[in-house]
Amino acid sequence: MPTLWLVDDDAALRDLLVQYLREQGFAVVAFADGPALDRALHENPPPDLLLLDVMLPGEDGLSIARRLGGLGIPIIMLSARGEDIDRIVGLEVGADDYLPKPFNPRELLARIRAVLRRREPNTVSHAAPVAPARLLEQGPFRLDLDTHAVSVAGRPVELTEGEFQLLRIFLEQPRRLLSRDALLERLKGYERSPFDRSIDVRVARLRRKIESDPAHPRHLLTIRGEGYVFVPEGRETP
Amino acid sequence: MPTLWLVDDDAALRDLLVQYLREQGFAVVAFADGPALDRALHENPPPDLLLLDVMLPGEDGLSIARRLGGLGIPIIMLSARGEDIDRIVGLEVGADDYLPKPFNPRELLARIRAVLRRREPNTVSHAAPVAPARLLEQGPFRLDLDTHAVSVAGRPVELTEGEFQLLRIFLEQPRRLLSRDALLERLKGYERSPFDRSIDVRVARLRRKIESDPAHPRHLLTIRGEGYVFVPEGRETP
DNA sequence: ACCGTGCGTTTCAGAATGTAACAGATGCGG
DNA sequence: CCGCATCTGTTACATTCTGAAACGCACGGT
Repeated sequence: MPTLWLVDDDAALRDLLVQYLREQGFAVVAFADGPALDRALHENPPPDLLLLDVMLPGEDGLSIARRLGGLGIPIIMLSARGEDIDRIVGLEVGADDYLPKPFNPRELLARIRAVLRRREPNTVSHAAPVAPARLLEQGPFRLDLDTHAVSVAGRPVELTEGEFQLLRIFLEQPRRLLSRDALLERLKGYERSPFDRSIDVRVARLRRKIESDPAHPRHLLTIRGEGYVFVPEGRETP
Repeated sequence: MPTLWLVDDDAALRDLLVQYLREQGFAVVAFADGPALDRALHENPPPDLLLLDVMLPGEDGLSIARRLGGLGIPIIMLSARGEDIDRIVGLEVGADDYLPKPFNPRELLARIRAVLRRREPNTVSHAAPVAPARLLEQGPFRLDLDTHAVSVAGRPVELTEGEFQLLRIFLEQPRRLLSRDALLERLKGYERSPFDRSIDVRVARLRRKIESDPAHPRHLLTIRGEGYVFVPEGRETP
């Protein structure tokens, strides 16, 4: 049963929504303003979804949404002002959806379900008590995506965070040529400057830890003028 | 049998109400002023509901209500001044209802029952929100959310309140990467300043108590540049 | 064989993190 | 009301990680 929290200063609407959403099978808790929400957040696990009114006494909903961005809680903004400008600001702030008042409770319900469904795959929440470790395996390489622990052919290998990220990218796309630009794009999310050699250094450092003979790599290969390829099985020794 | 406490300096009204409410099946205790109430609170479990006169000698009822806000006691304010302004102030102060004097005892009774009913099952106001689980367990970690007692693998561990809060957040979202901002948001409810290291220090202190080898944590892991992850099962070679 | 470019490697400084020391805040007992 | 102990955030310093720069080898083309 997903948990929803509702923040709205209109007591009548609050009661109405709480009742309706409970009938629809959600665990609903309502708050009148930001401070009440903060207290709840301080003492409880975060909800699966937050319904947040824009117009609130004191701190407004947009500010709250911005503040809560890092928590990874899906947010649906509610607002009496249905103008597009609000729409945009609301979504920029990290909200997952936006619903102008007045709205039909059914539409709200539909959007709630949509957002929850969209978030489902990643959400760990307080759902599965025995969540299986997320593992990434290729050949003798095994990465635990939760703990960032790594082993090669059963032997544990100590990688730094940067090396782990790089190896992860290679394991996700084995046998695929990856240009330096592509790698940097995935690592940093922006384009590299012309003389950026940081990838080369990272590759070298990674090789030192996962290749038995770093001078003659069998898995993490250089393609001159192109980039790097990762071969899980290792290149056959001629 | 719900317990009601009444604070009013008018002895005649006090006796009248006490008698009437006892006949209606409540356990009623009356006090003349704030200090008397404080003494009682100091030595007894809080009542199920507090009836609080606004006009009191010494500290007035609004101030008391504000002071008691954190205790989560439902409050009904009583006042001789029936103006709206009082109404609002009274409710902002955290009171659940308001009754202008003079009032019919039956109306008071009705409001008492309404407040108790509203508070009972699933609170919709700004008080204690989610019905909390008594025990939070993940792997070998056990937190008693009532007593704040902690044990790891059956062994009791002494944690300070701050350490407990931090561990609780991690247990609520195991295997989830939590940024420093997210942690601070949950802990303090506001955004952190750029050079705030308090989270790091807390983590270090917590590690010292729950990790067998704090220098090489197996459960509370650092993800450089990202934040921290808690892994109940411990870090193993994948 | 010569030369320019690409790449591996080392070095070094800045950033991120762990941790100890310190100090203000708080609560308690006397 | 006054010490005393505890807790908690701040600060400073040590350690580790990371990218920039420098250097030199290797490759490929002439």
